[in-house]
Amino acid sequence: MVSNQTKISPEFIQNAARVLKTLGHPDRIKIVEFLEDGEKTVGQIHRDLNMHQPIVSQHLKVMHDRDIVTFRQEGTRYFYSLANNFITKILNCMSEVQAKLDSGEWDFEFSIPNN
Amino acid sequence: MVSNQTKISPEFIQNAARVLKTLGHPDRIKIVEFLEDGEKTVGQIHRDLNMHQPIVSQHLKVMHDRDIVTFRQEGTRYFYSLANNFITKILNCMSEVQAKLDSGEWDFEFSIPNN
DNA sequence: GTATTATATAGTAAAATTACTATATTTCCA
DNA sequence: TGGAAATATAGTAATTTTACTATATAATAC
Repeated sequence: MVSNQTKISPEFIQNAARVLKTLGHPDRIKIVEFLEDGEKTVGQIHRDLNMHQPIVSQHLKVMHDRDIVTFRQEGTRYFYSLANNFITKILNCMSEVQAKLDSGEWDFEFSIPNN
Repeated sequence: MVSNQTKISPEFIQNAARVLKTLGHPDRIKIVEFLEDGEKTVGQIHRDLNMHQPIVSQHLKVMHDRDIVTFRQEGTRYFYSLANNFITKILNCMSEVQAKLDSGEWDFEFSIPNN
């Protein structure tokens, strides 16, 4: 499946690493998942996901730097949304994996490391 | 596409975050990509990818802790391989994204942040 | 047995991330 | 005009990650 595909370029590896690392935080995954539903204000994220407001702003800033989210400003409110298909693609992967785990099609089990 | 799928569980978010964060390092992406070709010894990785041997061992240890790779020992050599379908799935996503970027189907461009 | 090969592990300094508190800025409304 | 609401930003201590050097361990070859 994978072996006969295009060689991944060094630039892509760098960018992919940045995006994957950025996505590698529970809060940010939650935020991104929430944004799949459509654009949201900082306050909506802050209240609905029960996170401190500065934390939300901080995460959004990081994700904006990495081109994961964009925003439009309207008065005092900032409406954030997902920036590109890459992110949706990754999330689709995650959802598919989740579905297969749920259905028992895969018996793979993450372990909690003890160190 | 995504909106009507199963809600991602909190446990999955935690695990996904761990795996994504671990994969979010250029060297580890290279190693994982190399392992797609089949099991490899530490020395092969170290020489073929031109990384310091302790660095390779360190990355492999981290990825083993996260169930991204497994290994079998034969004499003094350790043969590492990818541990599960989750990783291949993520890599497939990355490859697909790469292909679409290469073909121009997507005009998305990562930016290099200046901070 | 001794050197060599292959790999893991220990130790560590520098850098990055995280979570948090406090505060500044902007806009809106009474 | 003055205050409240929404959000960004600054500052910071604790933790984690990273990259590196040195060394330990175990198997093998001579």
